[in-house]
Amino acid sequence: MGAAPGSGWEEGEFEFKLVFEEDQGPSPVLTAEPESAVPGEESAECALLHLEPSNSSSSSSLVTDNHHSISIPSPPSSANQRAGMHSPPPRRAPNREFSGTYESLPARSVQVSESRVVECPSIQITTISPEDDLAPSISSYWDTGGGGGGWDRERLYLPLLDPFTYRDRCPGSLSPSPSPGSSPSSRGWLSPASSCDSLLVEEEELTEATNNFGLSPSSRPTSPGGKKRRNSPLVSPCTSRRGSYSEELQGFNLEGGDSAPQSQAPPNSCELSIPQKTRKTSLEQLSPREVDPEQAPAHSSPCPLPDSQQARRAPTSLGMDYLPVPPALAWGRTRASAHSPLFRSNALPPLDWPLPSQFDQYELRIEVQPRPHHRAHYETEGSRGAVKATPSGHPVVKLCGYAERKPLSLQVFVGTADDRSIRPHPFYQIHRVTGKMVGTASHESVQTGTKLLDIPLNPENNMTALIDCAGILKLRNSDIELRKGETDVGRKNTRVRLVFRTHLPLTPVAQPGRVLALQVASLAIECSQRSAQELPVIESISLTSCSVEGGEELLLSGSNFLPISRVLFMERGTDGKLQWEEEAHVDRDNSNECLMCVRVPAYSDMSVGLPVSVSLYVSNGKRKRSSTHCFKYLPMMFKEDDPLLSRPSVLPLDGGSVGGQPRMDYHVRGDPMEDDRGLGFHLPPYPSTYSPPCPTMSYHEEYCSKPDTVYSAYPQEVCPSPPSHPSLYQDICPAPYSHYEGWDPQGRVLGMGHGGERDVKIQDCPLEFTSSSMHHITFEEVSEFIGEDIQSYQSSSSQMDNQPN
DNA sequence: GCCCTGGAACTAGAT
DNA sequence: CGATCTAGTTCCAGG
Repeated sequence: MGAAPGSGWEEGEFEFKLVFEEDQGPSPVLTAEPESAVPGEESAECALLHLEPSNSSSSSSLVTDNHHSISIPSPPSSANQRAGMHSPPPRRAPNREFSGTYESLPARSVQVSESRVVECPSIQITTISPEDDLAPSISSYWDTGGGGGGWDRERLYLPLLDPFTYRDRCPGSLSPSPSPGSSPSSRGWLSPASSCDSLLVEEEELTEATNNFGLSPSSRPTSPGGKKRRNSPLVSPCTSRRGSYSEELQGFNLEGGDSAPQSQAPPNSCELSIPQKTRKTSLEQLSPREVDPEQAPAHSSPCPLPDSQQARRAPTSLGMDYLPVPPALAWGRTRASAHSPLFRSNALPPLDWPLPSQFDQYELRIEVQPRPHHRAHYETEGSRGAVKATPSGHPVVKLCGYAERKPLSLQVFVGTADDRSIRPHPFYQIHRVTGKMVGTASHESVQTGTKLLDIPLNPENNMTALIDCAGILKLRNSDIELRKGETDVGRKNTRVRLVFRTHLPLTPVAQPGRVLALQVASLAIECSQRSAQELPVIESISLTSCSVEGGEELLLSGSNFLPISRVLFMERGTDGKLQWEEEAHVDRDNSNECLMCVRVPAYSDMSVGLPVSVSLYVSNGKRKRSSTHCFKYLPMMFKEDDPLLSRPSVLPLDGGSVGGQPRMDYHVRGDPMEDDRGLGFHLPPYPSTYSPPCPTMSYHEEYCSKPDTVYSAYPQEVCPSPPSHPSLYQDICPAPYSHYEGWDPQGRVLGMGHGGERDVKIQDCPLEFTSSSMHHITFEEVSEFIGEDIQSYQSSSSQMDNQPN
C-alpha cells in the first residue's frame, strides 16, 4: 500500500481502533430485520435496526415513528468519543437458502493493539427493496428482476433517522463508519446522496438535531485522523473569505427540500448562515426550480428530473427512506449486478445506488472515454473547461438497444473512483460548461447534494450524447470535511469518474409503471494538477505472465516515465507484508517518457507449482509510484504450453469502457472503440484456474474495481488494498511496439473484430480463459465458477478479515 | 472582456 | 518541536 490512498485506509483503521477501544462493555449486535408492513404506510421499505448489546442496561432505545425502534447503547461518557461503528463485512447467512439476508461473521475478537483485544460486533442485514410495496412481494420480485438467484441490498432501511442525527446522537456507539478497510475516498455511508435522503424525523428530533449539530460545528467529531484545517472547526465554514459552493449545495438542499424536509433546516442552521455567494458557481447557476421548487414551474426541461427527486422534495409522505448500509458492510462484495435495475417510476434509485450498465437488450455505453486527467477548477478559479477525450473531442455516451422514438434524459454526475461502489464524489461536482464551443444542451439540477447535468438522448442522434458540457468543480477539502457527517478525507482523493445514468420507461404492458435504470461510469479521471504532472502512469503492458525464470522482455506504455523511473515487481503476503520485491532491469536505450522496456526479473521461488500473482509498478521515487498491475509467474510446467498464456499482447489496465457497475457477464469486448480510451484493450478474464492475487496488489484496483470488468463479480477481498496511487491513463505515445505481435502502437490488439461486433465471447480472449476448456462457456457456468471460487476463497478472505492491518 | 489553460507561488498539513 | 516534504489552494499570465 502506497502513500496515496493508503492514508485513508489508515484513517479507517484509526477509526476502527477508536471505536473498539471504547470501553462500552459488551459489544452490541447490530441487526436489521425486515419490518412487517405497516398498514397504511409504504413501510416495506424499511427495516428494523436493532442493536442488541449483551447488556441491555447499557442501551437506550430510540423509538421512531412508524413504530420502529432502534436500540442503541448509551453513549459513552468520555468526551472525545468518535462516532463510528465498524463491522466485518456481511456475508450471506450460512446454512440456509439465501433469502436476502446478510450477516456478518459471528462476533469475534479483534486485536486492536498489542495489548487489547475487543469483541467485534456482528451485523445482520435483511435487505428490502425500496422498489416493493409490500414485504411479501419482495423476494419474488427481486428473484425475478434480479435475474434469478439471490438479491441483496447493501442498505439498511431506516425509517427515521437522519444519518447525521443518527450518527451524532450516539457517538461512539452505533454510527457506522467506514470499515477498517475503507479507502480514503470512502464516504462511508454518508454520501451526499445518502445523507440527504429524506428520512422522516419528527420535528422535535429535528430541532434537537439542529441544536446539537447544525448550530455547533464544533460538536461534530473531528474528521478522520483529527486532521487540522485552515479554518478552525469552531468557526463556521461561512467564515471563509469566500462562499463555499459545497455549502451552497447543502443549504440548497435544505432550502429546496431536495434532501430533507424544510423543517430540517431551521433558519439559524449553519448552512443558512452562510453569506450569500457572489461567485457565479453559486446559485445563479442553478435552475430556478432548484432554488425554489415551490415557485419553479413544473418540469419544463427537456430533461425532466426523475420522479424520485420530486418525491424527495415533497414532504416525505412516503414516510420511508433508507440509509445505505455503509460500503464497509459491502466492501467484501460487489454485487451491483445482483440488483434489479427496475424501479417504480416514482421511486428511482438514489445516486449511490449500484446499477448495471446493461439489462436485456439495453445498454448504456461510453463510446469515448474521457481523458485520464482533467484539472478540476476551484470556485476561486474560472472554469477549466469541459472534460475532454483522447486525443481530442469529448466523451460520448450511447444508449444501445433503445428503439423508441421518445427522447430520454442522460444524467451525468461526478462519482467516486475508489474500489467500491460508485457514489457521488464528495469533493467534486459536475460543472456545466457553457459557451460557443459547447454544442450540447444541458440542464443542471441537484439531487441530494449532488449536482447533475441532464443531457438529452435523442433518437435522432441514435441515442448518443456528446458530453462536451461537463466540467468538474473541485470543492475545498476543508469545506467538505467540515460538513456534518462527512467522513471522507479530501486529501489525495482526487480521482473521479463521470457517471452516466438514464431511466428508460418500460412498456406499460410488460412493466407498467416501471423504469429501467442504467448507469455507466467512465474510467478514472485524475483531477489534481500535481498528480497529473508527477506520477508515472502505466497504461498497458505487453506481458502479463511468464515463467518464474523471468528474463522476458516487458514493455510498459504510459506516461511520466523518467530516466530515474524504476520498475519493481513485488509480492505481498496475505498479511499485506512485502514478501518479495525485485527491480526489473530497464533498458534505458529503448525507453522513453512513455515507454519502458524492461526484463522481467526471476521470481524468488523457482519451484512453485501454481501460478503466482505478483504486482508491478513504476516508481519515480518516493511517493511517486504508479498504480500496481498484475503480473503472474507461471511454474515451469506452464511454460510455453500455450502461447496465449504468456502473450496477451495488451491488457487493459483499467477495465473496460463501460463502467456503471460491475458486469456479471463474462464477455469480452472486441471493438477497440468500445474499450479503454479506444485502445481496444481486452478485458482480462479470470483464469479458469484462478488463484487469488496477492492481497495488496491493486489487481482489484485495476480490474476488479472497474465498473464493468468481469472481475467485479469476484470478492474484493482478494485485492483489499488500494494502489500506492491512482492508476492513471495517458495518451498512448508512439512506440516501437510493432515488432510485438498482436500489439500495435496504439495499444490495440491486432486482429480483433472491429465496429459493430460487440461482446466477443470468451474464447476470443487471449488469456487463460481462452483455453479450450473454457470455450463456449455459459454465463451460468461462469457464475458457478465464481461461486465456487468465492466459496473456496472465503475461508482465506475471512482470515484476512480477522487480521489487523 | 470572457473563457480556457498552464504554470507556479503560497500555505497548511503531514512526516 | 523545528525542519522538511507534500499536496491543496489560489493567483497570474498568455492564448
